[in-house]
Amino acid sequence: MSAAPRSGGERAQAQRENILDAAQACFIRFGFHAAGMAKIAETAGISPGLIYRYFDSKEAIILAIIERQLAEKRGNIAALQTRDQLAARIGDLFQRWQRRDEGVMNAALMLEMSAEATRDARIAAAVAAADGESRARFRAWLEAQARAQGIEPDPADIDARMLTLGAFIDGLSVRAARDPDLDPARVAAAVERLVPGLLDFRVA
Amino acid sequence: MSAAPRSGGERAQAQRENILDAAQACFIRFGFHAAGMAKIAETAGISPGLIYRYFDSKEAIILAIIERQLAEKRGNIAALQTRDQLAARIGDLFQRWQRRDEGVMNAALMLEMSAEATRDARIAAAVAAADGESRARFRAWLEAQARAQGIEPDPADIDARMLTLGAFIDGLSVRAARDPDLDPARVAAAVERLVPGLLDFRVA
Amino acid sequence: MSAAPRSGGERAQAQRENILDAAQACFIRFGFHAAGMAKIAETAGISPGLIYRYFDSKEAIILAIIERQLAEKRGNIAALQTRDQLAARIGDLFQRWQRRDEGVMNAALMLEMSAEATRDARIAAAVAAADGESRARFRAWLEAQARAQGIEPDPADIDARMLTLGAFIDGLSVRAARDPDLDPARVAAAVERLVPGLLDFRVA
Amino acid sequence: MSAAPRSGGERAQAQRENILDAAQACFIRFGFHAAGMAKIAETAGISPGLIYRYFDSKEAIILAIIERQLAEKRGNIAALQTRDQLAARIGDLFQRWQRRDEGVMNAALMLEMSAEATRDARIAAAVAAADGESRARFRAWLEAQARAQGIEPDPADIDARMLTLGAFIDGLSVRAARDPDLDPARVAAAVERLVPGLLDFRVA
DNA sequence: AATGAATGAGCCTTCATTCAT
DNA sequence: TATGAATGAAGGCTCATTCAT
Repeated sequence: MSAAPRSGGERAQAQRENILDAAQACFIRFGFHAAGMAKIAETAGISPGLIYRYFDSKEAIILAIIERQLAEKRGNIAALQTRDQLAARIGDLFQRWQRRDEGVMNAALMLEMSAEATRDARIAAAVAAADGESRARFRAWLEAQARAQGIEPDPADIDARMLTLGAFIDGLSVRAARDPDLDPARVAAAVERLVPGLLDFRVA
Repeated sequence: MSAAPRSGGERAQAQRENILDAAQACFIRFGFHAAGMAKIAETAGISPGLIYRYFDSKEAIILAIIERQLAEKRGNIAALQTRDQLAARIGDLFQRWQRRDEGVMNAALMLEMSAEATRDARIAAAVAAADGESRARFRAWLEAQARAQGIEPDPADIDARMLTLGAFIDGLSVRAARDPDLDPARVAAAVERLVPGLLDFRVA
Repeated sequence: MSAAPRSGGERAQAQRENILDAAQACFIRFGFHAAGMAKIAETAGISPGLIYRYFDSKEAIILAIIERQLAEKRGNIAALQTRDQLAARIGDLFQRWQRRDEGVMNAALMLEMSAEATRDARIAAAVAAADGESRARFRAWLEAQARAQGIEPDPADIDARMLTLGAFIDGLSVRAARDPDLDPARVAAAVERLVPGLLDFRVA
Repeated sequence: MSAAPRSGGERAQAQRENILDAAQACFIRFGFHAAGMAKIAETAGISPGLIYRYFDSKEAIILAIIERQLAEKRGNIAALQTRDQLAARIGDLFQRWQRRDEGVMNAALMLEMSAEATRDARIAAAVAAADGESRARFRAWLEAQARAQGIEPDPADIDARMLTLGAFIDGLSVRAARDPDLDPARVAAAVERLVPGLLDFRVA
C-alpha cells in the first residue's frame, strides 16, 4: 500500500540499524551461514518477514555489515593521533578481538569476510574500496609522522612500513581468533618492539 | 568381515586423499558451508554415498582438511634452514596465497578455519594442537639462530620475535585474500625490511 | 515474538490435528517407517517444511499419534457402563479393527506401536504410562462390578480377570489384522462365552 | 560362472539358514526396517553382496523369516500333548516373549508381521496359509480332547474355544511386548483360571 | 508497518542393491 | 563362492523467502 522505506525516514533508518545490530551479533556468535534469519529477527525483536522490508536478502545484510565493519576500521585509523598512542591502540584492539567483543570490529567476522572476498565479487569490491580508503588515510598519517620528524617521506619506504604494520595488525586478529589464551602482555611486548621502529623515520 | 576401511589399505588411503583433495578444492572455491557433499563427490568422481565409507560426516572432512593444512604449515616451518631462505620463503608463500593455489595451504581456507575455531570447539582444539607444535618448532629454530650468532636467547625476546613474525605472516595471508592485485615486489620489500632484524640477535 | 506455536492458538491446534490426522492415515496405510514426511504433508495439504513448525521430528509425530490412540483406549474403558454392554462393545471394536477403520484406534497401528515399544524407550514409556492409567480405570470398574454383586473383590482374582480380558481383547486386534475374513459372528460367540464368566464374581 | 544355489546343495541350504538366523536376530533387535543388510551380513559373518546369492531382496528375507516363525508356531501347536501341559506351555511362552528370547517365535516380530499383513498381500497370504494350517491342527487336537472326555464336539463350540484361546495367547504376546515387568506369576494365575475351563468339554 | 504461517528447494545422510574382481 | 567398494534414489529436516492478513 505505502511505499517501501528503503531510503528515507528516520524511523526506517533506525530499523535498519536495529536489524544490522542484531545480524552482527548473530553473525559473530554463529557465523554468516549458521545465523538464521529467524534468529536475527528474534534478536532484533521483530518478525522475520519484516526484515525484507529493509533488506532485499540475507546477502544484502551481510554486505551492509561488512560495510559497517570496514567503516569502523576507517574510523580506527582516523583516530590515530600521535605515535605514542598507536602501540597502545593496537594492544587494546587485540584484547577486544580476543574477548570477542561484539560491539567492535570483530576478528572472526573480519576473517570470514576476507575469505569470502576471495569468492564473491561484490564483497571483494566493497573490501577493496574500503581498504583503498583506509590505506590512503594511513599513508597520509604516516607521511605526516615522517615530516614531523623532518624527513621527506620516500613512497617505497612508506609502502613497506604500511604493509608491515597492516599485515601485523591483521595477523593479530588471526591470532586473537585462534588463541584465546594468548597473554595480552606478550602481544603488547611484541607491539612495543615493532611499532616504534616503524614510526621512526630517522632510521631506514 | 565388513568393517569400513577407515584406517587401512592403500586403496582406501588413496580414496581418502581423493575425497580430501576434492573437498579442499570445493571448500576453497565455495567455502565450508556452500560446498555441498554432492559437489564434492562429483569433483572426486564418485557418488555421494561413497564418501561416507571414508568419513563419518561433512564435519569430519572439514576437520581432516584442517589437520592436513596445519600439517603442511608444520612442514613449512620444518623446512626453514637458513635465515637467508626465510625472507624468500615468505615471499613465495604470499604469492601462492595470492594465486589461490589450491594444492597448498590456502589463505581463504586458513581464514575460514580461524573464524570457525572461534565457534567450534573441535576445530579450536585441532588448531590449538597444531599451533602449539608449530610454535615449539619455530621457537627451537629461532633459538638455534640466536646461538649461531653467539647469543644466549632470552625467552621473552624470543617470544616477541615469534609473535611479530607469526602475526606478520598470518597478516600476509589476509592481505593475499583481500588484495589479489597487490604487487608481490612490494611485499618482498616489506619482508626484506622486517625479517633480517627479527633474525639478528645481536641487536635487541 | 516469533516463538513456534507449539502450545497455543486455536489455529495452531487445528493444524496439529490436521497433521496428526494425515500422519495417522499414512501410518495406517504404509506403516511408521514407510510413511514419508512428504506423503504426510501432501495428505495434510501442506508443505513438508510446515510440519516442523508443529512437531520437532517424525518421531514426535509418532509419539503424539500413540498418545492419541492410547487416550482413545482410555476413553473406551471409561465408556463401559454396565456388564451387558461390555460384550457388545468388544464385538464392535473387533469389527472396526477388521474394517481397518482409520478414525479409531487402529489394530495395525496398535500392533506396530507395541512392537516398537520393545525397542524405543520413549515409546515404551508413553505406552507404559497410558497402560497404567487404563488398567487402573478398568480395575476400578471391575471392582465396582464385584461390589454390585455383593462380593468384596479379591485383588489377585481381579488381577487374573483383568489380565484375561485384556489379553483377549488385544488378541482380537491381532486376529483382526491377520484375518480380515473372520466372521464377526464367531467372534461375538466367543465373546459371549468368555465375558459373562469374567464379570460374574459369584463364581471363582 | 556357476549356477546360482537357489534351490540345491546342502551347503547352500546352510548359508540360507545362517543368513536367516542373522536376519532374525537383527529384526528382533532393531525391527524389520531398522535392521540394515550390512548389519545382517556382519551378523552372519559374510559380505553384504553374498546375501543376494541366496535371497532376491530384503523383502524376500522378511518373507522367509515370517514363514519360519509361522512354522515354529505350527510346531508349538503340534507339541501340545495333554491338557495339563497346555497351561504350563503358555506360561513358558509368555516368559520367553517377555525375555525377548531370540531363538523362539518372537513377540515383537509377530506383532510387526501382523501389522504388515494388513498392507502387504504376500505377507497376508503367508500368514493366512500358516494360520489356516495351525488352526486345523489345533481344532483336531481340541476335538481329540473332547472325545477323550466322552463328548462329541460341536463345531460352533470348538470354534469359540479356539478363538478364545488363540486370541488370549496372541494377546499375551502383546502384553509381553508392552509390559516387560509384568509378573509371570500373575500371567500363570490367569492362564490357570482360563485354560482348564476351555479344555473341559463336560461343561458348556 | 508488521506479523508469522506457509513454501519448497536443497542439504546431509542412509541403505538396499549391484558389480568388478 | 565370495568380497566389499560403489551406486543413487530417497529420506528427514532446515531455512531464506513470500504472502495473506
